[in-house]
Amino acid sequence: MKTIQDVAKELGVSTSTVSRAISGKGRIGKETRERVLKYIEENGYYPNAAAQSLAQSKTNNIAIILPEVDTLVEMPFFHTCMYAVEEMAQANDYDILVVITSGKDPRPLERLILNRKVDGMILTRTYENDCFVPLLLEKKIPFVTIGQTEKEGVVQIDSDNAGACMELTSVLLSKRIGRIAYLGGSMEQMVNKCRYKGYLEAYRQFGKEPESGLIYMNLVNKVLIGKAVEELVKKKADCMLCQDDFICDEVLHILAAENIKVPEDMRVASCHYSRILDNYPIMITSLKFDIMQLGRTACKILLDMIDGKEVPEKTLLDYEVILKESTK
DNA sequence: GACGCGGATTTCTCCTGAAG
DNA sequence: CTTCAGGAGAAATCCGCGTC
Repeated sequence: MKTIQDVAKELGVSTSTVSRAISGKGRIGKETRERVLKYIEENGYYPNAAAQSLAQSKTNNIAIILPEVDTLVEMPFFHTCMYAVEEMAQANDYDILVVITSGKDPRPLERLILNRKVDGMILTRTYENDCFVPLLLEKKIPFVTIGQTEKEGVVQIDSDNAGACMELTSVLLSKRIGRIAYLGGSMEQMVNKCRYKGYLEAYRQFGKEPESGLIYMNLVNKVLIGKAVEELVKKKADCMLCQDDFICDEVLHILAAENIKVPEDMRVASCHYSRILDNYPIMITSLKFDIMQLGRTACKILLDMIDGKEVPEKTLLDYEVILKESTK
C-alpha cells in the first residue's frame, strides 16, 4: 500500500503538499493540487485510517449499543434503528461498530473507549439505574441515548412514549372501553416505564384508576405472557393493551390458538407497531413511531456533539395513533 | 525512564519568483 | 525594492509498544 511519503517522493513534492492537496486546507497552487489529485486518482492512494486517527485523535467510528436478548434478531425496532444510524453515519463519512451487550455489563463499552476505537456512542435502550450512562459520563465520551434516562446532562432522543400511550389509552377510554388490561415488559427498561406512566395518566385524566388486577408487569417470557392472557380472559377484561409489539405478537398468537376472536371476544392494542403485527388477519390498533427518523436524529445529534456543536438535551419525536379493527 | 518508531496532519519558518 | 502567493521542509503531535 502506498503511503503519503511514496506519493510525495514520486511527485517530487513534500508530504505536506500532498496532504494539503488532499484536504484542500492551507495554501496550495491550483496546478500542484490538480497534479497531486490526478496522480492519486491514477495510481491509487488511500490514507491509512489508523495513522489518520492517530494524527487527528479521531477515529471516524461510532458505536451502536444493542441489548443482548435472545430475541434481538426478531426485533424490527433495533434493525430499523441500526439501519437509520448507519445511513446517517455513512453520509457523514463515519463507520459504525455494533456492540451487543446486556444492560448490566459495561465492559465491552469500556474496552472500546480505552482502546480509542470510537468517537461516540449511541445507546439504543436505556434502563433504570443504567450502568452505561455513569461510565460514559465519567469517561467524557460523546454519547446519546435512544430512550429516556433519569440522569441530568445526558443527551436523549426518544419517541414520546408516555404521551403516545396516554393518548391511546384515552382514545380507548373515550370509546367506553373501561377495563383496559395492561401487559407490560421489564420495568427496568425506561421505555416501559414511560409507556406505563402514560397509561396511568390517561386513567387519571378520566378521574379513574385502572383495576390493579388487570395490570401485569415484567412479562419477560412467553410463559408469563401466557399466564397473564389466560387470567385476563377469565377476568373478562375489555381490552388487552400490550406494552410492545413483541408481547402483542405473543398475545395474538395465544388468542388465536385458544380460538378467542379479536375483537369480538377480546380487544387488543399495542403500544408499539412493527411489521410483526402484520402476520395476523386482523389489523391491530397501535402506536406508530418513526424509527428511521429516531435513528437518523440520534446519529445526527451525536455527530454534532463530536463536532463540538451545541445540541438539545432532550428531543421528543412525534407519534401516530392508528385505530384499527382490533379495538372495535 | 528515555527514546525511537509507525503514518498523517498541522503549524511554523524559510525560500523563491513574479507582480506592482 | 517591496510584497506576497506558493511551496518546501522541519518539527510537533497523536498513542502504544519495544528497546536500551
